[in-house]
Formats: sequence, C-alpha cells, structure tokens
Amino acid sequence: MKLNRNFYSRDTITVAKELLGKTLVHHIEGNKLKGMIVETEAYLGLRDKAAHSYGGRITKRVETMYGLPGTAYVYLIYGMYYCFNIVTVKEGIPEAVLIRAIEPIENIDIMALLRYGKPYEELSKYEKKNLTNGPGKLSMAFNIDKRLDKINLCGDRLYLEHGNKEMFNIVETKRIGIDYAEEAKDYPYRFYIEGNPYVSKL
DNA sequence: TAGACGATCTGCT
DNA sequence: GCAGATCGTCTAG
Repeated sequence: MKLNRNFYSRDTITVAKELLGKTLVHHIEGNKLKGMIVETEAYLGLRDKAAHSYGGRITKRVETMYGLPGTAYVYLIYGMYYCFNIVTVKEGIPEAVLIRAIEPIENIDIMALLRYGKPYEELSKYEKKNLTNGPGKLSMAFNIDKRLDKINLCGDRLYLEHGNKEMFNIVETKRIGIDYAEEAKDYPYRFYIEGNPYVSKL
C-alpha cells in the first residue's frame, strides 16, 4: 500500500524513523525498481546549520524544501552525485529527510546495469555490497536525477510503500559529511536499521 | 561575474 | 587513509 500525504505531514524526526523498512518504488520504462530504505537523516530547516534551508534561506535550489510534504527534493552534490530527499511537515516549513541507503529488492539486474554497466551476477563481491549503500550510489542504481526534483511522491512514478518486515532495532547517531556545520554536526539525526549490510557507515 | 565550496565516491597508496 | 574528480549553486563585489 502506498504511503499518502498524511504520512509525510508530520514531525521530521518521526518521519525519518518511520521511513526505515519502507519500500521505495520507481517506475522506469515499464519496469519497477524496488528497494527497502535502511538509512535516513533528518534536516530541520531553520534551526539546523547542516540544512540548506538554515536560517530560512530561500534560493532556487532549496525552494523545493518549502513545498508540500511528500515532494521529492533532488540536488547535485560535489558536481557529480545526486542526493534524494523527501519533504516533510507542511508547506512553508523547509524540512526534509535524506535517504542515505537502500537494500535492493526487485529488478536488481537493472540497478546493476545502471550503476556498473553489467548484470548482477557479474559484479564482484565488493560491487554487490556497494550497489546502493550511500546517497549517491542509490541515486545511480535507482536512476534518480535532477529531473525528479519537485516530483510528487503520492503519484504513480516514484513513491513509497509499506514494507513487509518492520521488526528491527533503530540506531540513532550523528550525521555524516557535515563537519562544517559546527554544533549541528553532532545532532543525533541519523537513523539506520541495526545489522543491515546495506547501511553506508557504522 | 568571479571565486569558493559541497548532505560523495572511487581509486590509489 | 587520503586526494582527486567535477560543476551547479551561492555569496561577495
């Protein structure tokens, strides 16, 4: 069952935690890519120095974060990778959840082709493990890029579903790659499924 | 309009 | 473990 607008229209920390174990679905050229979310990070707009929207900044790039909850926020990082986020709370409040890692479920061969240009069986052990265990990596494997910025996640192209197994422990820890963010770099806004092999960093 | 930098990943040491 | 890749976005002037 698809997650609706109400799911996203809540406190960002809550949504970040509850997104764990949910299934991400992307329809591409007649095929469905599916994966389970295993790692997320919360970005709390105004009061969070690590967020693009810190202090209420509104620029061309971050305006997406001010949109409706359940909207995709996709941006380019380091000139070569895309990061996929989900807008939360309500329109006008610039908060979002970064999807950091996914466990592949369906059409893994297509993901392997998108990421490494060869089918899954031909991947080395190292490549299999690294298929989707990071924000830039999962974007490659799921064919997510800037064209999906501002897309409605309550639609039929890219959306989330309730998962099957939701029995797991959630680990809370500090976020990654935001050392510039002063005191905000130590906030415990990163969440992942304990023991899952696709988590980007322990 | 120029200059600095980043919510990352890879490959080499 | 560390540096390089690589360019859109933002800020200052």
